[in-house]
This record gives sequence, C-alpha cells and structure tokens, in this order.
Amino acid sequence: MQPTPPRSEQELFQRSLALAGHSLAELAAQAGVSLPDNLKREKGWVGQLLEWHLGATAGSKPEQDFPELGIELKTLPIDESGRPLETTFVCVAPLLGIAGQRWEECSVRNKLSRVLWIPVEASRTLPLGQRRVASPFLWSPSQQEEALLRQDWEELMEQIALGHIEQISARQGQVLQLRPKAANGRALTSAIGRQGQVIQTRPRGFYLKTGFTHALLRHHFLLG
DNA sequence: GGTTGATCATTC
DNA sequence: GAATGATCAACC
Repeated sequence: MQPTPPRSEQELFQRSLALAGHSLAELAAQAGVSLPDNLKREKGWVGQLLEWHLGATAGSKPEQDFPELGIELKTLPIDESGRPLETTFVCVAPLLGIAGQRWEECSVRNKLSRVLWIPVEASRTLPLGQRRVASPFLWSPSQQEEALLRQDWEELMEQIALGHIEQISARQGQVLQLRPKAANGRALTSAIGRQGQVIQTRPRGFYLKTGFTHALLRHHFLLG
C-alpha cells in the first residue's frame, strides 16, 4: 500500500533519503508494479514510481506534488559521473493573455520555489531495474539563480507577447529554454502571430538546461 | 556527443 | 486540448 502523504518537509525528505541507494527493481517490487522493458513508451515511469513511494497524490492535477508542503518533486536522470542526462521540464508556457505578466507570479517561479530533487541513475546502458536512486536534496533558488531564471523568462515571455514565438530557438536562454511540449507534432494551441493576430502553433514548455541542473548537483555534493 | 524537436501514457 | 510524469532519437 502506498505511504500516506508526508506531513512535513522534514518527513518528506527523510522518506526520500530512505530511497537512496535502492534499485528501481526493488522499488517497483515494493510498489507492486512491473518493470517495463524500457522507458520508450512510459517516459514518466520513474517519476511516478518515486511519487508513489513518497506518498504524493497521483494524477495530473495542475498543482505541486505536495501542495500542502509547497514542494515540487523532480527526478533528475544522471550518468555515471553524476551529470544530468536530460533537460528538466518545468511547466507549460502561457502563450495568450500574457500582457503584463510578472515574474513574481509566474508558474516557473512558483514551481521552482521549493524542489525536492532526486537524482536517479539513467545511463541507457544500465538496465532499468539496476538503476539506483541517488542522494536527494531540497533546493530553493539562490538570488543569483533566480536572477538568471528571471532574465531568461522575461526575455522569452516578451518575445511571445510580441508575436515572435516562431523565432524563439531552444538555444536561447542561459538556464531556461523554450521547446515544444505536446503529445506530438500535430498538437496545436493558440498564440500571438507576427501581426498580433491569433495563430496556431505547437504548445511550448519551459525546460531547465542541463548546465543549470548540473550546477545544482555540484553545489550540493561538492559544497553541500 | 550534445541539442532540438518529437513523442508516449494517463487523466480530466 | 491541457495538464501531469518525462525520455527518445534524428540531426547538427
């Protein structure tokens, strides 16, 4: 049976510490789920497995994983050297009704205000069941980190508001990037076009670049 | 080898 | 379609 929701940040963190060092095969067995052959068709499997173990309310609710604690859970796939293997999805980017949007109340800032990062071994050469959970850590952005995020966010949002979304490259941004986020390439949503008209475009999401999450890992494990 | 755009499952 | 959880894999 699934653990009850944690009642405090400390309790949540203690539970996540208890997962460290365990393999995904062990954790799957405890949860009573079978290991997929690969993640090709179940890309969120690891994240959902850890949610189960930590007592997160499952589902696709548009809120933090632990709303009563104000904490977002993020698994971070790492290689054998402890480097992130993937960018980290933050949230969908709003494309309409964004005039006057302020960093202070945007979803990027809200999502990242408090994050429980759980690194997980994810080298493709390592069979899924043998991958282990690494040491988790709680994080809130430093002033410097927030300044970087804010700068990228404001730049990207201004371009979106000005109708320049199709000119935005994923290369843009020091720490935050904008990329498609959808079921497939045919999914469409409304956005602002070059002449200010409403156009249809692929939904976009904000992602943390690996350089940023790598720095978080370094700071945590080197400087601690 | 790293990045960018595409994609998968599920729920509502 | 939009939200949750992300990784895949073609391409530069």
